[in-house]
Amino acid sequence: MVLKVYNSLTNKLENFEPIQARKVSMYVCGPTVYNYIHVGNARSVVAFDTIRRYFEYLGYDVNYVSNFTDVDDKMIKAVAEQGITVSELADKFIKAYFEDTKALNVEPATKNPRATDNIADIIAFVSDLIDKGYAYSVDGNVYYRARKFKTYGELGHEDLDTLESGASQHVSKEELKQKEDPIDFALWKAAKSGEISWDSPWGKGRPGWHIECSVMSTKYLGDNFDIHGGGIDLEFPHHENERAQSEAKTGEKFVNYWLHNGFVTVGDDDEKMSKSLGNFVTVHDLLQKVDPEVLRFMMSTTQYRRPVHFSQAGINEAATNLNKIQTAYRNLDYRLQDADADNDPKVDQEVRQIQADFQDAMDDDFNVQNGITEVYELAKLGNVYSERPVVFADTIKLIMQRLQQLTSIFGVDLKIGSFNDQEVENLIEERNQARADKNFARSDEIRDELKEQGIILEDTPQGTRFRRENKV
RNA sequence: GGCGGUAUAGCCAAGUGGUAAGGCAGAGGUCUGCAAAACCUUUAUCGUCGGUUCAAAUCCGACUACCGCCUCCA
Repeated sequence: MVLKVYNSLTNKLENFEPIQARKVSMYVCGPTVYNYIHVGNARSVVAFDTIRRYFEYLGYDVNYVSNFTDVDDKMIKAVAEQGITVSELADKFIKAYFEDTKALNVEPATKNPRATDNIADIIAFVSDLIDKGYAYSVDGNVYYRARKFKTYGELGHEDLDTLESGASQHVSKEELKQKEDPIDFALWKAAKSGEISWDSPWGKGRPGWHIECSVMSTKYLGDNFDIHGGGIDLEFPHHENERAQSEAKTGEKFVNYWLHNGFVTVGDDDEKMSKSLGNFVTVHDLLQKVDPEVLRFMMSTTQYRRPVHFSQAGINEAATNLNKIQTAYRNLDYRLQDADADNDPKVDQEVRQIQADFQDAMDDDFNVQNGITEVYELAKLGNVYSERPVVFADTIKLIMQRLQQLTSIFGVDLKIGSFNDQEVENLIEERNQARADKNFARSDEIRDELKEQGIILEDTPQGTRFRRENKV
């Protein structure tokens, strides 16, 4: 089966055809770094990391670029309140971003460019748009002539005339006076006194929001690249504007496939989690309590276009399901000690079939829900196999290897012996002696004590083993 | 107002024409000293109304509810 992706530009499922064979270039809009990322931000990061990992699973070499918006109105406001510089604020939260996303097992991007490191390129880009007649400067501001870009509105599926009336309610009077047309948007903003600024042909100022992504994506990925991703809220106007800017400048098609992830929602009526609504939970805070693996699993096992409802029940369910897979993996590993050195061709064939089904599911616009179902199938196959009286090592290893391979796409690293604890080992030994002596009061006491610490004991025909419970 | 999305069992959720995948929770069972884990069995007619069809959750029409974008937002 061919990989199909849903292109937001056409609102259709399309066969994925890379610009260069075996290579994927993708740009994903990153956060504005004035706070810790919240669960909604993380969802986007995780969604595209999962997509990237699937491309890599398929054998693609992925060039993955994701930016940091490190100067804008909110940054400036926060800086004024906190009495620090814009770059200090940015540095702090970029560092936090890397900590949080690393915990969520997000692969590092090939490149994480910052807007403020690309000011010269941004100025050159804006100048070029002015030269081409797509932009004009007014009192130190530069605006893009949206209507001049013939397909403006196509990505957001918006009609320009209805847009105009909608937009006019929200644009400040001052800005409206300067603009030739209310739908025009800022490429460069003149600095107010005391604000961070850079010199430009139009006076001191700073880049508008949309321009940085046009500049950095084409700079690092070329004028035309495969995939551009981000939250669905960015489709219009942010991505619309990026597209207008980039195609006006280069005269080439900017992006081949636009992918947009759905929101994280909260509450009974599924409200969007967002900073402006104030209903957000930062990853930084959440990870004090919940295992990062659980959070990662919860987010990456929902298809990227679907909303993720954020709730304790959802976290619990993710923990249970993750545990199911982890347990199957451990069950298999446990039987390796008494396995015969051989394989079972019939089971091996079943494993391959599950993997093929998995791939079919994922090829359908990264349908992770059907994909994870196949992983559960594989886990069950493993569990059933583990209970056979006679097992073969090569088959066990095959199942384990495939479990690991498939779950890694979701950002889960299956491993054995995640921790060593002599004290626990000693208690297990004591408990086994108590059990042998039929002193079940003592043996149960030990088991309860360990459970208090989040350590679960399991007695199996091959002996007693222990695991740590996932925190939720 | 314009545009877009969603609506399937207690919960999460697959499924785009042939009589509803999977997971969680629940019930029963096997295993266990008891557990845990695992395995087996078991639980829906698909928001409402109408239409097309031999046949619809799946196509068409109307409606309802919720969410989102049009302003900063992943």
